[in-house]
Amino acid sequence: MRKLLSLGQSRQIRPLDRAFFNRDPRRVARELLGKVLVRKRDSGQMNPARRVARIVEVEAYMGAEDPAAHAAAGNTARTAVLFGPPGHAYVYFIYGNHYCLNVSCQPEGRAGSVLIRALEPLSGIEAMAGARGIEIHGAKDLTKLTSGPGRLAQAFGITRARDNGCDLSSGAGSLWIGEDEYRASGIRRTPRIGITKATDKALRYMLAGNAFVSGRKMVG
DNA sequence: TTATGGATTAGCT
DNA sequence: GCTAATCCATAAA
Repeated sequence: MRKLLSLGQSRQIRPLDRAFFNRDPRRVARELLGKVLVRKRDSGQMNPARRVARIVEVEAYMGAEDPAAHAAAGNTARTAVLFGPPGHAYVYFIYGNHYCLNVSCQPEGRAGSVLIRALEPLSGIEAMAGARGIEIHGAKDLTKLTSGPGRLAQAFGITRARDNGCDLSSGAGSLWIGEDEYRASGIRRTPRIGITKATDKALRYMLAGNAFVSGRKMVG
């Protein structure tokens, strides 16, 4: 049986600064692989432990020139965060059931974002399972926690009401993105998943061979 | 005011 | 592999 926690434990985590996100979404997407998403200890939860998981799959979405991007509809109440300052959470509700998490990129006034599609849990696994409403009976069940954009949002308690528009840089908020000693390798690109427009563009980025990548994986 | 469709998931065949 | 579930934001009227 292959080891699932291939990306190791996370030690000290330092927040990414706003400048990290103030770039082309394709660059931000690639560099987000291997970084970690952190949900601070939440005393309101049944299991309040801090949740940490490594980013293993993302997709880049551009501005008006990308017909698959929500930003292509223009700056509306829904998409305002995409046009705001970089490093902020764009959370949307989809298919009547699921929330998805993006990070805004580019300077204020220019749209662009990165969709977080899959994570590898590092700590707070019981809290994630509790938020998902499932039980973990073995290593094989771990992928049910954070493999897929809707699943990871639920595992981290991410909702539009709670997190849309919040700052993910600086580490000041409840939800933030940071880095530790890990350095990503084996990055692959494929077309994006689940969209009907601009399906030819290879804007999905993943860590090759990682068991937590959603949908079709790529072998290392 | 109403109609439409979607950056998904779980469960079943 | 196939499909129902489910509801918000948008656009049309």
